[in-house]
Amino acid sequence: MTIGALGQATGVGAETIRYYERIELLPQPARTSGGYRVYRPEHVRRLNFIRRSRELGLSIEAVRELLSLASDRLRPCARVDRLVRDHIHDLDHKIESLQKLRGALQRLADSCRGGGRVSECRILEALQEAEETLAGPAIECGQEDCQERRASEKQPKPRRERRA
Amino acid sequence: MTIGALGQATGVGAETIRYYERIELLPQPARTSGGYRVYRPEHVRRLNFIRRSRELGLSIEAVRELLSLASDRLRPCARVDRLVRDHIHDLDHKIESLQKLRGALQRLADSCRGGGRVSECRILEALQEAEETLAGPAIECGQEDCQERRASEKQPKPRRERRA
DNA sequence: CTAGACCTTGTAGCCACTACAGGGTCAAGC
DNA sequence: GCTTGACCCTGTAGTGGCTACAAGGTCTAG
Ligand SMILES: [Zn+2]
Ligand SMILES: [Zn+2]
Ligand SMILES: [Zn+2]
Ligand SMILES: [Zn+2]
Repeated sequence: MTIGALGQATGVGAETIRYYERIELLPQPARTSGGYRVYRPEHVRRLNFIRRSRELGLSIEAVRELLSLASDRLRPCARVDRLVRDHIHDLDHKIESLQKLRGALQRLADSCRGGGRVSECRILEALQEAEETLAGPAIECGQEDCQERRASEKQPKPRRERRA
Repeated sequence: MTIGALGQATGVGAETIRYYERIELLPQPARTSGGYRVYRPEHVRRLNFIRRSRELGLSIEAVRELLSLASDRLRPCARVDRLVRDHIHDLDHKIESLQKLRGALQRLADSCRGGGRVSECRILEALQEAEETLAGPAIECGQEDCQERRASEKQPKPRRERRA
């Protein structure tokens, strides 16, 4: 099957597939004599796995690790769970901060009815002169390992070469 | 005041300030004979405005438009309100979709207790074999102008030259 | 044998920064 | 005057996860 057919089969665009190959998330397929990529059912399975994981918001690096874990069937699955639960925890942080932003924006929007002139607009006034931070302070997390985890993510990653 | 002092006064890093200048969000300041940027109180005000807007999650383009609107004090402020309300609406979409993801991930995580082997892990099974989309279908919005607004955002923007 | 659908590589763009490298400037202290 | 060292300058490249070309090559149905 060609790259277009693989795209049809998985709902992933051809350019994205080539991108996944470039970052070594998909293995290099065989080629025709003319240079066309030739995919097999195992590629369909792997790419579907990737697509579903990405739809759940997992990062490429998380997907990479899941794929690597999945290949060793005897390993305990604790790390798999950890990846998923960490991602849920990240989502909780993100949702909470978006809700805080939403609250701040709603208060701002409610302060103006939109009927006046710019010179009387309370939204602009607040943006120009607010003393306190409009969006509130950063949220701190009670969860034990949240800080260390987020810190370890900040570590400089070893860069992979572009095309070996 | 130098760029470092402006950064101190506003809580914005020097590199970000130079970036804002490059994209013409901050006007070019005067320079010393040696080439150092020299800022004035109006720069502090403008940069604080930008920082507060960005903390609320407004895009650079939205901030640019707010700044331009704010400069014309007699104009009606309806457009200001519109920008803020549109942003709230975008946040609602984003929050809703993150909550859907969270639900899907939680169901996934609950299906595995983390004690078994990879070969029995229901998380990996689901990612490998799910028929239905794990994250559910895209949300459609009841709001009247949501589609057109999102469509008009997709329009190709006229690109600004790099350094006039 | 030709049309045209598909494929190839490579590069650049998106957002909003952030992180250098390699140099220049400025103020204080001696 | 000279040195030190904190600050500043420009320019480029990287982040994530694609997406959109351009310029050309390949494959297949008619
Ligand atoms: Zn208003
Ligand atoms: Zn946390
Ligand atoms: Zn498991
Ligand atoms: Zn909507």
